[in-house]
This record gives sequence, structure tokens and C-alpha cells, in this order.
Amino acid sequence: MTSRSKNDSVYQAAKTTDSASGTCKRMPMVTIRDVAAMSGASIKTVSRVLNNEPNVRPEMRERVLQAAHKLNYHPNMAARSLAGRQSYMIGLFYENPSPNYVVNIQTGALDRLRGEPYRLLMFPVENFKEFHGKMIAIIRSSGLAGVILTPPLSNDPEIMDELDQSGVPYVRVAGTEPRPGSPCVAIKDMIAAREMTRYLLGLGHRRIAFLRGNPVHPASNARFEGYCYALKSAGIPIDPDLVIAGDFRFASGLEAARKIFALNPRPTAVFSSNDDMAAGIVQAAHEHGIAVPRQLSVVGFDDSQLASIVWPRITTMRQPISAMAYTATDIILNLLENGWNTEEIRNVELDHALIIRDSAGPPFLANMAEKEDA
Amino acid sequence: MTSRSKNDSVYQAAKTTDSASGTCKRMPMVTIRDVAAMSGASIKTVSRVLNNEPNVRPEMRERVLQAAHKLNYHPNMAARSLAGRQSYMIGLFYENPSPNYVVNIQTGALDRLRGEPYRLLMFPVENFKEFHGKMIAIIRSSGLAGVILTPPLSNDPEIMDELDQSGVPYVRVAGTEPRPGSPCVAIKDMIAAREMTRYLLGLGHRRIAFLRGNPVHPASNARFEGYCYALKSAGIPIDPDLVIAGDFRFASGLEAARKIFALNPRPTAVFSSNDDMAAGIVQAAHEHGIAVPRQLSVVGFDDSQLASIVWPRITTMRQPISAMAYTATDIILNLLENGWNTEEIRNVELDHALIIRDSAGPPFLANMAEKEDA
DNA sequence: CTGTTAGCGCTTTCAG
DNA sequence: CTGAAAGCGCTAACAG
Repeated sequence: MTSRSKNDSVYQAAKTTDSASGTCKRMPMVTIRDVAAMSGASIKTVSRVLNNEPNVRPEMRERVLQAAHKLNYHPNMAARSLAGRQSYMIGLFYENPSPNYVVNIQTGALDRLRGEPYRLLMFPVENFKEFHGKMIAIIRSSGLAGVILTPPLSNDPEIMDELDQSGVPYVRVAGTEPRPGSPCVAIKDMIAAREMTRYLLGLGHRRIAFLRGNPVHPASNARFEGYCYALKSAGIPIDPDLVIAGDFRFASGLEAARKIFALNPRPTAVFSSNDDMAAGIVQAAHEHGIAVPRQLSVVGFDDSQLASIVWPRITTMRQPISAMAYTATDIILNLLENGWNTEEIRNVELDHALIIRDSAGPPFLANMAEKEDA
Repeated sequence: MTSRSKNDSVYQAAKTTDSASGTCKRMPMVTIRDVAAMSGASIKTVSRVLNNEPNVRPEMRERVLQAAHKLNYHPNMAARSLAGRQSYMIGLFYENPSPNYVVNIQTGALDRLRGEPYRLLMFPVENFKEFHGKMIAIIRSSGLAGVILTPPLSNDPEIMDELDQSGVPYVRVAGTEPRPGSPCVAIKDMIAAREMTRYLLGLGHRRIAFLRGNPVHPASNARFEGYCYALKSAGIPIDPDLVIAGDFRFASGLEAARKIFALNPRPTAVFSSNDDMAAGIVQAAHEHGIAVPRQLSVVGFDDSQLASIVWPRITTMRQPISAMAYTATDIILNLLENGWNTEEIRNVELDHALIIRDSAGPPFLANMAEKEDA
């Protein structure tokens, strides 16, 4: 019993701390030893039970579990990390102007982590150019076990180089360039954008403006390609005047609207690369007295909260953002648990969906409109 | 030198790992020993330098710092936590339907944490009634050092009881009930709402509807009080028909609008407890062909992104959400560093600001309007 | 199937 | 001002 003496003292300490001091602020720490003492097993056996390792008699396992429950035992993550030379932190890096996007990503990741010992750490990146060279330091000082990259970081070669160098597994959300060694979760941006363009074409539009997103975001170009593809297939040449630069922010939609409204003849529809900018166009249209969709159809991309809050509600392409983050987190967890063999893990593509609302309709024809007014 | 043998072996391991194995995934771990070896100090001295403790010669301090830098050393948080019996995790608990709110809170907290060794863990709470009784388990299993509570959790007595019991310091954002032992960061909700109501009164409105928020949110009632106060001071009795229930969500604004539009005579203005619901009213007004603000003034509260995205842009009361979270985090950090003496830490009240936009104007008078139309 | 032993990288204690 | 020694609570390696 000499080997147990230390255990016992700890065990008693845990049980008597309440009365030991009136100024006790931290709760008494229940350790694996306490559980071992109570269940009559060794700490190693307790550890095995807690980690679902094999080679424990069911009844023993049961006893340990009961003791842990009775003691209200929770493993100390710090000790676990230190001893296991492993961290339980997953870093989520983002540089995104849209709160909706961020919250959806975060929610998806957190959903997947529920019940897992892993924790999510958020890393907002102000300016990803300045961010170069800092990744390794951040990973090491925060002790990250894995990393999730969202656009535009998910397609930045320098950041991915640093990540490769650091050796921690990372998954990319909405990356476009395939990259060996790092899985990626995405939607088929090009195809979705082509679908949306075809929808507009089907409505009868021929002069369709395209509002680009921030070109550093990989999805931005893919969506533009989809637009071009659909137009070309329909035998409509790309008119450079109808392609407007934007940066995914609401304000850039507002600005773009000014340019679009100045075009002569005005396009009958605008396809915006995301909902924030589409909302900007809609607001500007209100201000200029241009009726949406009667005089101008506007469609967006993402199906963010915004799209159904402005009036008219915006027809858009739903991107399953939470599901993408959920899947990305799932992949990271697999990488972490089953070792670092990315060969088997394919890139994943999730489904998009056209959400038809009220901001797009058949094109406005000047003479028809005059007849109506008369 | 016998005492150094262990150090040296570790040090060499760190320097040679690159070539040791082609499958090395984790970066070689640089420890405090390596820094000690390189700088010729003991690990304790290195520890002192790293923790800004006194009793180190400046030149020694300098040498240690240089070695740490050259080695690209980062302290291992797990070891630090374990040895120091302290965690560096701050939990942020929220149950809020508005992504903007969540992101703002998170940004404020993260801003304050920049450069600090503490990390932020987000805890979305689905249903805070079901959440009761789980707080202590979460704190212990996640090893939280401190907690930040946002509404409605920041005013829930049961949760605060659990927190008191757990012994970890916690700060409340936008709590209303004062609570000994826990500081609180808030704005003067009542006063701000009174100001907003007076603004509407000043515009000439007399029939002003009030759209309440979720009653479990403490701020909801405070804002309602402000509304009542202003009305009473102006000699206007509270008309219960003009007080509509809501839950802070966009959809509830939509619903409330239906009730408000059915009122006869219709109010000339609506004061919504937050912007999300105000946006709902504005959308519904569009659908019913009610012009805002000509036929109906709508004002919100928060100054969230939404308020300037819908058309017309919503007049609202700015609540410095990020700043509140920043301040709350600052207080937690003080509590953690300077010990657990809440006596000195007063509750903090931040400033609000009336943001006048386009959704409110003078009241619509039926006969005047008819003259205009004729 | 189970237990013992030896650390993980750091802070704490206490002795210089 | 500095350093040696002793752990923090847990897992890993190995011996039964």
C-alpha cells in the first residue's frame, strides 16, 4: 500500500478542500488518481477506460466510469496535451468582411466539434499579405493541432507553404487550386455560376452585367468563368463594359451600381458574385428610382441572411457554408485521429442550390413599359 | 556538467530532427532548456525572463531574449498551464440569433486578447434553459480560466449561481441586474431608449408603437422602460395595443408588422427594440405598399450592419458592441492577473449614440397626404 | 488484461 | 540575483 499513499492524500485533499479554506476560489481538482483510488484500479487502467482503449474488463471499465461520474471527474486538457505531445486546438483562420459568412463557418465547425475533446480557436486575419510569415509562429505559440483555412487564405500559396513546413494538417474551405497534401471542401462555383447565368438567360435577359468579387478570393474567378461559359454557350459575346470590379463588400455593390446605371443601354440584369454586393445594387436602385426586378433584375450568390432581409428579397445561389465548415472539421479530425495520410482523403464538393426569390424577372423592354404606362 | 547532460541531449535533438527522419511531421520542439543552454542561464532564469519577473540582471535578460528569438522559441501552453495550475482559456458564452452581434462581440474580445497569452473559446448555447446545470462541467472540462457572458445569459441567476460556485471569474455584457461579485459592462439601455423615443416625439409623432425584444433578454425590458418613461414625461399614456411582442429576430419583425398595420388608426411610428426586427417592419411595409418614412417611421436599436443595408436606411441607436466585449475582456484579464478582488472593479457603462438615417421623419397626416395626391 | 515507471515542458519552492 | 529539485495530471513504454 505504500505506493498508494500519495494517491490517498490527494484523494482526501479533494474531498476536504471545501472546508479547508474560506478563500478557496478554484474548485478542488479531481485527478485520474482519485478515480483510480475510488475504483480500485491503477491510473493506467483509468486512462485506458477514459481513452476507449482496449484491454480492460467490461466490469472494470464500468467501475471506473462510475467512479469518474461520481467524482465529477474531467480530464485536465493541459496534462493530456503535455503528456500526449499533442494539442487539442484547431485554428480557424478567416479574413472575411461578411459576418454572416464567419458565423456560419464557425457554427459548422463548432457543430462537428461537439462532444469531441478538440477546441476551436478563431484567428481573424486583418490583411493576409501582412500575415505572410507569421503562420508558423502562431501555430507554435497557440499549439495548434490542425488548421482550417477559409477564403481568401484557402488559396494563398505562401500560407500553404508555411503550413506544409509546419507539418500540421490543414483543410481548405472553398479553395480552387488543387494542392497535394491538403484536402479541400468546396462547391462547384463555376457550375453554380453557370446555372445562375442560364437562369437569367432563360428569363430572357441578353445584356447581363457581372459584378466580380475580390480577385484574391479564388471563388471570385470561378464564378466569373461560369458566367462567361454560359454566355458563350448561348452565343452571346462577353461585353467588357458589363463586367464590373468589386470586393464582396456591400459598399462596392453601391459603387458598382453607379457604373451600371450609367451604361447605355442599361443591362437588364446584374449577376453579383455575392449577396452583400447584390444588396448594394438593390439599395442603389431604390435610390435611383429603378424598380427591381421590373426595370432591373438582380441576383446574388451565397444565400446569406441579407438576401432575404432586403426588399425585394434576392434570388441567389445557396452555398452550404456551415456544411462546408462541418465537413472540413470532420476531415481535420480524421487526419488527427487516423494519422496523417492525406492520400485517401479526396477533396469534397458539396451541392449548391438556386433559390428563386423576388429580385429577378423577365427583362424590362422599353416600348412594352411605355405601353403599360399609357 | 553532469546536471546538464539531459539538457544537452534535448538541445541536440531539437537541432538534428530535420535530418533524423524524412517522415518528421511535427516541428522540432524548442523548449526552455534549449534557450537556457544557448544563453548559458538556468531554466529558471529563462522562465523569469519570459514571465517578466524581477531579479534578473538586464544583460542576462537580454541574452535570454536573444537566444529565445534566435531559436524561434514559443512557450508550450500546455506545460505552462499544467505547472502553473492555471489555464489560459476564456470562454465566451452566447445565445444570440444575430450573426452581426456575435461577430462584433467576438471581434472586440479578440482585439483585447491580441498579444496576450490567453485564448478565446466560443460557446454557442442553443437553449439556455436546457443549459442550466452544465456550466460547471463545461468550465472544468474545457479548463476555463474566466468567462464572458452575453445576453440573455448575462442576466440568468441560475447560470450566475453556477459560475459563483465554480469560482472562475466572470464578466457580464449588457446585464442589467447588478450582482455582487461579478462586474458588468453595459450601455444605459433605458436612457438610450428614452432618447430615441424623444427623438420620435420631437419629430411630431404621438402614436408610437413599440416592438419588444425577447423578454428573457435583460436589455429588452430596459428599452421598454425608456420608451414608457419618455411617453409619460410627454403626457402620453401607454396604449397597450401599441406594444407588440417580439423576439429580436427578423421574422418576428415581419409578424409584428402585420399586427401594426392592422391597427386603426395606424401608429405613425414604430420603435423596434433592435435592427433585425426593424428591418422586418421595413420589408413588410414595402410589401404592403406603405412608404417609409412618409407613411410610417421606423427606428431600430444597435446600429448593426443590417440597418444601413436595407432601404431606406434605418435610423437607430448605436450600441458599441465590440467596445463592450473589449472592455469585458479587459476586466476578465485584470481579474485573472491581479487576483480575484472584484470590490474595486466597478460596473462599466459605455456610451450610445443616436444615428439618424432615412427611416424616420415627421408623421404622415391623412388629410395632408390627400392634398398632395390631388 | 493490468500495473509500474518515467517523463512531457513548464512553474514553484526553497536553498544558495 | 540565481539555480537545483520537485512536481503539475496525464500518457507512453514496457514489464508482468
